[in-house]
Amino acid sequence: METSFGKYIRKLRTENGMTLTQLAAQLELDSANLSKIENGKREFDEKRLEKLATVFSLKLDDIKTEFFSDLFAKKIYESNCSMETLMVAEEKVNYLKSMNVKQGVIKFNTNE
Amino acid sequence: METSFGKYIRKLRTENGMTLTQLAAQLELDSANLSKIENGKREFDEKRLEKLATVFSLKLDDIKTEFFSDLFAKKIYESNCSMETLMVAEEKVNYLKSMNVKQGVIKFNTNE
DNA sequence: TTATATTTGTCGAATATTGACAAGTCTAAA
DNA sequence: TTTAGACTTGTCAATATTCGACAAATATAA
Repeated sequence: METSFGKYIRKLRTENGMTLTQLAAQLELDSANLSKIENGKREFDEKRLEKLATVFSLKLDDIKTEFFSDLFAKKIYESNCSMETLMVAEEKVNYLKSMNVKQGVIKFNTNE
Repeated sequence: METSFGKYIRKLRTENGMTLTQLAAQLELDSANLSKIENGKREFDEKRLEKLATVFSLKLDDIKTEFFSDLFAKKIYESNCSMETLMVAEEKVNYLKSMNVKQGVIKFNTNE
């Protein structure tokens, strides 16, 4: 586990012997900004997750896990949330998923 | 568990026999916007969590749990994240907390 | 030194969020 | 059915935030 998404990218980049400029080009961003991202001074843009996966031949799901877990962890840490928050979030996701299924059925049975 | 933060607020409000206008005034926002919040068409602003806790005499921690779990659940659901994300987030929070302790000790031992 | 890599600061443009207001619907009491 | 109050919806400008870009500085290694 990497301690931040920036460090995760940096690790990937250096392990593959790439410079900031090289990776930045593939991700279509400025090397100066990529530097900031790696050093935690900017956020990595969610819309580039796919490109990142492609460049390093990784599963998009794994990258997303890394990305969003980082996001959540920082939020919880900054705002001093209780750890219970994560448990409740899990319940809510399950609820949302079950709702979607139900809605899907309803939609299927109605003509809209 | 409420299914969304908007519904959570609406429940609190109606259980306490308040109108949108009354609650909106206490939260210092427009009743039209509070309506949108309750109906999931706008986000509740994090900076009003304290006011919300005060109005309904609730523990800020509980409100935060409700608020952030909702945020996370929606993100996970929308972006089709794996549930593992929450587990990893938990690890990362623990890591961040342990880092803070270590840094605190270092700071204490140096004179800065 | 010189070239390359990285970092940092700053800017305006693009985007997103928010507050505010107007106008609409809905419901219940008169 | 009219009226009043509660709620909803649409819109817009102000504000805040994010992002891309560039310049300049520092760091590193040949």
